Amino acid sequence: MSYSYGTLRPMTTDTPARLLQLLSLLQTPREWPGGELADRLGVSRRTVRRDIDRLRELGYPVQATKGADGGYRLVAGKAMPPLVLDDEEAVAIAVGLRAGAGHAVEGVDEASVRALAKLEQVLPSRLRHRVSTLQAATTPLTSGDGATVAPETLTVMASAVAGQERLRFAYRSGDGTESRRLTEPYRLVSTGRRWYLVAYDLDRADWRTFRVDRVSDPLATGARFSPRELPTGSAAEYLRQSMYRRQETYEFDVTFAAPVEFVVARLPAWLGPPEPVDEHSCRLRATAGDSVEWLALRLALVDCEFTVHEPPELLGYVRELGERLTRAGKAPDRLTD
Amino acid sequence: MSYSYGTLRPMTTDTPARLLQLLSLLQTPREWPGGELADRLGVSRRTVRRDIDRLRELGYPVQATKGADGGYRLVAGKAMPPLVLDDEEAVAIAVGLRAGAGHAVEGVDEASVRALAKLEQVLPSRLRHRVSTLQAATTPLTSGDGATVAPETLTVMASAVAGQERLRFAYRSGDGTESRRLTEPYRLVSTGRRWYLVAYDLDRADWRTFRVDRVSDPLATGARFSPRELPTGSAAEYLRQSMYRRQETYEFDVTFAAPVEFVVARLPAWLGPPEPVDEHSCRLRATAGDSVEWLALRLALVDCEFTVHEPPELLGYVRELGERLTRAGKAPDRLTD
DNA sequence: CCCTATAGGTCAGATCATGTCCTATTCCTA
DNA sequence: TAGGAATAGGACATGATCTGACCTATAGGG
Repeated sequence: MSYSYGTLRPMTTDTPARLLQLLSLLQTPREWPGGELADRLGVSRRTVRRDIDRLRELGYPVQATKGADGGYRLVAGKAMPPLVLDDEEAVAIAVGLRAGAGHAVEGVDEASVRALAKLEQVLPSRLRHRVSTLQAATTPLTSGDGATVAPETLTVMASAVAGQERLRFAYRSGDGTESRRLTEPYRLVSTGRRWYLVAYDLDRADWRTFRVDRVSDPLATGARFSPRELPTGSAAEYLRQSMYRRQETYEFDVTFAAPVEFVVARLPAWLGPPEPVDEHSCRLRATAGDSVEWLALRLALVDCEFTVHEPPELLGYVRELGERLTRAGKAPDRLTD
Repeated sequence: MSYSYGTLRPMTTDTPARLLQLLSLLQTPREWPGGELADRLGVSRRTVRRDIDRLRELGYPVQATKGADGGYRLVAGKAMPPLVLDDEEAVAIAVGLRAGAGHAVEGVDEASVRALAKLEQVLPSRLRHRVSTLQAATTPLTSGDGATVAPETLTVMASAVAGQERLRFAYRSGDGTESRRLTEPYRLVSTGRRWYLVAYDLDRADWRTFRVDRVSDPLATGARFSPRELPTGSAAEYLRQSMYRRQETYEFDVTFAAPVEFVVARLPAWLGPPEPVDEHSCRLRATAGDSVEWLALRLALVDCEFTVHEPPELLGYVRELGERLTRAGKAPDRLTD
């Protein structure tokens, strides 16, 4: 286990540097006796106590166990202290966040992309390799409708939104036409499993929404702008209206042969809760913007009997999947072994 | 957007505090002109330059854009700088890591748990609420075989391993008998989707492996120990042997009607690659420790025709799932609407 | 009861950090 | 092509700060 900023420079007479180093040491989940800290930091025991005091004044709650076998330890406080991660931990977080970027939880997703952007901004390049390699090894849950979002695209966009920099990218619209866009990015929004960028399109001189999976080669130009006011309240609201106008959603209607609680625990929360029909079944009517393939798998994952009422496409795909599995489950013609 | 340590204490004459604050400001993915930094930090422009110099000496690569519209910005260096996260980002990372704890990527998983433990050690309590609430809203991919691992259990264990503290917990063994264990935890290992603790059992005076999903009420006692030497090389190796002895795995054998590349991209990498049969099909023989239900879903997600050869249980479950989906896809008897 | 931890006070001397000057350099824009 | 605005950095005097070496008080474990 290597704590980069803890062990790299053992001889530093610089106070602020020592404080950072101390913070990094204390973040290891264990007890640190004052003597050991003094050794590691190359200062006297008294100074360590003073440093700990300073950390406390700064708001980091350092807990001390008195008596023999005592020591210091960083505990939960009222604000987040700076996280000191070693290489592997940083990679793990990056991979985790990138994997989650596809099918995120409502309310966390854009914060998660922001965190990812922050992390990747400072991620050493040798770790970048490992992240992309490992990410390639991850199998996303997506049912292969091809509309996967590159995490790089998301982070570039998030940086541009945060930094108020103009964003240029290539866009492939719904009917397949390609175009290049120069925009003032306003906000990233995710609905269910899909990401959208709400931005002011400078060429068209109007607000637009872009599906992130149709964006390629995003580039923050570096030019700053002062944000315009979005005509319709929030970005999420604007997106909702825009999607509604374009009919990019469909309604579905399914009955499950299981109690509401059972179903609710096995479906993404953003679909909303089903309404109970009776004690042993419930019915879900909702709107989805995702492909029917994905929805069908989601339904299969619920792991109970169900019936599809709407839409016909979903019905068709469920039937097809059922037949495929039935074929797969037939006693196999023995292959050559 | 609130940067806790950036805005909480505007008047501080303390240099180390100011450096941390500066680090936090620079972590926003944007350009910061020196004047603005000077204002925010309440010091002169010259001092800001000096601080930036100090950060650079500490190893944080601060990039400066010269000329009009220039500014400072933190870029990737050779080591990870401490991450300064705001509340939402911290929550997002925690939720992401907890969600990923179930079905992690090989090679990242235990680092991911370590990172989670580090983060939760210092996560303010008000954020803890949000994390658990949001996590409840997440639907794990697990096919409901009940063997889900509580992230809290994992983090407590990871802390105990890192801090070399004795660990006490209740264990429900395979045949259902309950027992209390006092152990010296050695390493956490994950295989595929399941977590194991390799530890020295003090009562039995021997090494044991424990399935984490069968552990409850884990408690780090606080008592330290000096790690013993594991008789068999690495923890992963020990676990493999232990599982082999107990026959906790099964072999499966499936043929896909799709090229190797197609299948490989849609299956977890730790299953290993299938071997090509011909240009349009390939066959996968591997060992799984997971439930057949989970494996069946994984196969369905591959989204191509396939045939199950072994084992019979898998064959049965695939057939059952297929029939259920076929029933679900039948033209529904119209319910009362 | 003793040992070993943290906790904190005081003091002198060395060190460090700050703001205000100054000039050099680079880049964008007009 | 000239000008403006930004970073970069040297010099210096003043004042604050930091450190180590003393010291005592207090709490827990064996």
